[in-house]
Amino acid sequence: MPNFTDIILPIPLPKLFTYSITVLESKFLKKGMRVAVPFGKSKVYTGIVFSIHEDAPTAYEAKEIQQILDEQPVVNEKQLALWQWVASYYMCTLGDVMRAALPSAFILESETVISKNIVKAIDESILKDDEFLVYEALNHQSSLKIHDISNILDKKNVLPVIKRLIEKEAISVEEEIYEKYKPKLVRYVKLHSHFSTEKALHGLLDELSRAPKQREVVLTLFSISAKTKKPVKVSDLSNESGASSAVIKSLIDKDVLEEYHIQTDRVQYSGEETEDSKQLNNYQKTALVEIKESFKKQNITLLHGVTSSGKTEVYVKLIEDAINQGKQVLYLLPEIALTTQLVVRLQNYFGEKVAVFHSKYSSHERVEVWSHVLNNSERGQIVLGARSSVLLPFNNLGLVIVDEEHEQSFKQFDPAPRYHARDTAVVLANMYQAKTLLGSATPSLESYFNAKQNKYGFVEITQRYNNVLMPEIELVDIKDKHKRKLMKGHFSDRLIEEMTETLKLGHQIILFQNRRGFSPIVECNTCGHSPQCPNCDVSLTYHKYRNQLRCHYCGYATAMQISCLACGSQDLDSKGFGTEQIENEVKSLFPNYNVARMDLDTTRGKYGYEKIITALEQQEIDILVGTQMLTKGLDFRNIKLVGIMNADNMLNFPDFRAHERSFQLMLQVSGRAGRTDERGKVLIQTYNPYHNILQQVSTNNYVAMYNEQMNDRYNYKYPPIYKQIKITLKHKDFNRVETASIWLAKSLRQVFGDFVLGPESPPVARIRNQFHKNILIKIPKKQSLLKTKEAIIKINNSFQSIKDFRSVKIILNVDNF
DNA sequence: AGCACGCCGACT
DNA sequence: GTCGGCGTGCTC
Repeated sequence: MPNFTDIILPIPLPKLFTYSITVLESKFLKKGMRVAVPFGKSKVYTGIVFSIHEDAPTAYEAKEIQQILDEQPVVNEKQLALWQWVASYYMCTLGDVMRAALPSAFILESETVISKNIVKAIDESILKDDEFLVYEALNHQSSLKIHDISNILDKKNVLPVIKRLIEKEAISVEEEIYEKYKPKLVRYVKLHSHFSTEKALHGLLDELSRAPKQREVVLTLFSISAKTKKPVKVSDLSNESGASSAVIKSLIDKDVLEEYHIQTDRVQYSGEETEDSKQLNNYQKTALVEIKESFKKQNITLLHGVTSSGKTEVYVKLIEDAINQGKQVLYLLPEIALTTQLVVRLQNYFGEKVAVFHSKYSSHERVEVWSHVLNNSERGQIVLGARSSVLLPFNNLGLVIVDEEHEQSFKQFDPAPRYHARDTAVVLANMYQAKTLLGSATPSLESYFNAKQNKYGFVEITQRYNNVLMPEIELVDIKDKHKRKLMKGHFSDRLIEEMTETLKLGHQIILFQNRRGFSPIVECNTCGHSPQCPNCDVSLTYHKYRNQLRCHYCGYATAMQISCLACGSQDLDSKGFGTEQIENEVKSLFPNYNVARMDLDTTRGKYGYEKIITALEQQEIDILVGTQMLTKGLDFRNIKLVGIMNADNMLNFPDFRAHERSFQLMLQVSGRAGRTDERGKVLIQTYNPYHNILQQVSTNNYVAMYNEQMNDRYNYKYPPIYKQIKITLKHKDFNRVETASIWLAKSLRQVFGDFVLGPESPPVARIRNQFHKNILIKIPKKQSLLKTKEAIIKINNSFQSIKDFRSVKIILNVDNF
């Protein structure tokens, strides 16, 4: 009986591929192992075994697999089930999920390697110029990659040249796969075994008396190994003895020393478990008891705890419990908060058991965390990670904590799978019968809604830690201040007063402006022209520190114009303001204080963020200006004043969640003020102080906000009352997206009627030279989500069968918020 | 997504 | 006349 295996390949095709395997292979192969398979004419891909069976495909002849890459599965069955859920719920392919889940070092791809044909010498005169260049290069290098050849010839498309060379039998090509993950090896040395007897040793030392350096090294080796009783690293030996690596090498060459390698982890935690977890205060204790009680009845519980109520301490207790039961814990938190103090804090409690996982990690570091989790090893007990850590191969999960549950960075937007980590985590936890705790000071409406519907348990902490008072929030009417000429730049007299006072007392200040750059728009005062991005339909933002105009959508940058491109006038003006401009104004208003800025531009690089945080902690910064990055994880004693420069631009954002998000954002920034005994102060500058959201922020009234917003959601058929799926169409030709989107919307309307909105052009209609159109489908609670998706897929299939539309990219985004 | 095949414009 | 552009179709 012939054997076959269905393979998941990391490509966006909605099907599995069937390969044939030998009987022997079928005995060895297990679901979740990686195999290398030939694909298409010449490619070799890494795939994951999805199933093993004996049903021969009828329509084609299955190819044979090339190689089995693992001895044990790298993905377990539950993981595969989760992949299937993600693919079906978020309407993407298993390949997309595989790409997102596996560390890239696990996904090997073949590369074409070109080498000279040694069998046959060829007449160089039959070669053309470019062919000769390649042939000549192979005289110096034994093999070349496609990439090398395009460098040599200085052009992109080199395949025809290679093809001709193959025809002339000058070269041969091979597909080479290589393992991307190389364990990190550390060099160790020990004394060669034939000096193990005392006599031989004396002989050696005598012999080395004429080589004092080498003798010194050997003696140092003795002293280190006597001291530490551990294997001796080459680097340690060289440091201690002061000998160069050449000296050590000559000893190795002489067979006096023996060198060997041990595989180590790149991700090392050097500290120790130094602290016991903290004693909880009464509020925390009550919350903990309530959470445990709620877990008896429900698998998911929402914890609503005001800012700095000490939610983390409660989490720590729950983690302790889970660990003591020998279970794994997943602690999810938003991307930006990861680098801060939390990691250190957890490591102080749990030491090596904490593994950290996020996007700034290299692929190799990810492999290490992956295998710790897969093998349920000591170091994979607690995973502290961002979005993608829900896709790690847990095998004994007992508890999931989603901190800052309302954060939108849990939802992946750009490449598929467009999954929400919070919701995926709930599904994951369910598979393991594990408990999930969602925590936030400002829960998302959908989670609060679920709690109200008794779908989730609900626990509250209403007091801040140490009974610190919630900050006092004052609204400043800048329309009025402008009228009365009390504004200095973007600063009201009130804000300046409070800042002066705060600085005088030696406290720190945070200023929040949710827009980076200097000013969003540069405008000519003569003709009204403002520079646009050549690839997108947006005005360029002026970034002063580099004197550049930049596009925040595609990254395009150009030097700042001195004169208007349209009319040549030198009278240019800037409209609107960003973090950079605020920073500048602060510097001139308070020249004797240190001002820093925290936004995407200043936190680039692996440690950019940490640098600013540390400086703030060390109180080297008096005033920190920043975007919404400021809202997360900063926990500093000495910040007494928070200024929100302009509340209106977030409130007026064209999105149904703008109000909810503004509320969350403002309360989160406010929470940074006054975290010790003294009460903090928050000033919110706005043109419209009577806006309901601002009133709700200033009274810290979540419930009022919830009730009012839910009312709107109900009336306008928005989540969480209705589900929604957004369809985006993209194409470089405007007319084509236009007709395609109209066709698609019409077909959808035939099934879903008025629940289809659009097609509409988004506020930025063109990004990277692609025109966008959006169609929104609203799905009532009672309508089957599965059937809805099936209908969408069917319509999409007929759409794809229209030749003119096939080049239009379609993006399906489920729960696009 | 790649990659090959095939059909048209702009160069030696 | 060829080179190289990209639209079209297929991948077990």
